[in-house]
Amino acid sequence: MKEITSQQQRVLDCIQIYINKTGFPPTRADICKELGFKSPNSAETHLRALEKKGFISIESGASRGISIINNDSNSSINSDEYPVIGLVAAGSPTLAEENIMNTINCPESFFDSSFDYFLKVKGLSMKNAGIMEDDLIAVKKTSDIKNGDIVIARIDDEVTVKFFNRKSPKIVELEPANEDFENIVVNLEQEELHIEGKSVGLLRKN
Amino acid sequence: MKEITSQQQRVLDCIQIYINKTGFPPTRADICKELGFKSPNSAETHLRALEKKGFISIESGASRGISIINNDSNSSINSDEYPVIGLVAAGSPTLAEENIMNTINCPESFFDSSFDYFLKVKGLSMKNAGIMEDDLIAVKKTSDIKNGDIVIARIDDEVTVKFFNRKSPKIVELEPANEDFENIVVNLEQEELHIEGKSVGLLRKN
DNA sequence: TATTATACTGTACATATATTCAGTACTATT
DNA sequence: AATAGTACTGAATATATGTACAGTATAATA
Repeated sequence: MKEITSQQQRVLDCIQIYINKTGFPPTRADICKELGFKSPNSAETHLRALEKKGFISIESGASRGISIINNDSNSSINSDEYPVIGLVAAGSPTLAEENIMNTINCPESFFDSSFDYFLKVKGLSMKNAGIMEDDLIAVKKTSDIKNGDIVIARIDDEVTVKFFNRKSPKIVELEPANEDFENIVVNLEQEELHIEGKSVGLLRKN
Repeated sequence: MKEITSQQQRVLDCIQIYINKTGFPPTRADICKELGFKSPNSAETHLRALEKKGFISIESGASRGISIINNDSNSSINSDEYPVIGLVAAGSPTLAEENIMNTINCPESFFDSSFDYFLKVKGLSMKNAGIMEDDLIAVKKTSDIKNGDIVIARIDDEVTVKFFNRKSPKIVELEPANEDFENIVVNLEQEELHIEGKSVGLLRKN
């Protein structure tokens, strides 16, 4: 990353402040207004310079398509910030950034076991187990599953939360806790069952 | 804040995911593309509903002028030790030292509202509300109770967790969420009803 | 029964916005 | 002396975008 000039720094700061204030990036005209430029091209050229130097990215053609590129090396794993992932019907609950809805600050030893992320529950298939819509399940990524554990399972691209029950070496039943839902019987020879992890706790905000 | 519909929740999630992915909010057309709508007005009406209900704000005339209103109280991440109090059949959930089973370290702004202690639930009288035995209810000591709130109520020395429902100025019904239990009707002229507080969240370790 | 809220499609249009082009001026580098 | 980068003004324009209007349909409510 090349060196930034003082004017470019002012523009970069202006973008960050604008986002903090409004929630969305500024237009060229907004930047001009904030910094006193009289031509949108002043902002444009600074933006292009910042893009070239790697400080921001610009989505071509999109209005307000500026995003600041975070170069915090990897300050990630802030030990206490846990991502919240939405359980979408046809998507896998990976830690891909686009699936992270927000994060929750939480002590590492909050539940009886360590965990990796919160999963936001959709639907009521586990309501008799006290798991309601929009509850946050603390998920530990593990393959150490016992019968009766509440697991986050993926079949093809469908993700569900169910009780785990191995019937035989080749047969696994995923049991809901709701009389309105059917057991899911998985023949491991015919279908691929991926266990994302298991529930080690639950959090509800209301 | 009024209740959100499932479609409105989808739109809200879509906005959050889009922002996480791109760094800036979506246009109406972007939302349509993500959720499969065919008219920008579909997104528009949902956005207006979300704005009306206080989930987002929309900057008039500005492109991508959507920002999600963060209702996570304050971002002050001050941790604190919260006591866990056992709900015993014939005991009052006071903060008296002998009732404190242990404490839990937890950010102050962990739930949507501040709270005072955790109450360990006994019995299954609220199981249809997703409150199971040994769950920990985050209790806020307050007298600001609305119908439908889950309250911690004391009649004489009996303490229970129930839905609060004021039927008339003198009659309060405490409703369980379990068909095996009966409503408790309290005539305030004859019995003394003490509201210890209300539930603002739930924590389960398993 | 009328009204309101939700949940859409489809079209249209004013304007918000990105982006290019034409200049001017200064500075540092080759 | 030529080139490239920075730092601007000013005008022009294609298009990206918000937003209004006209419909249809369903469910809940008064």
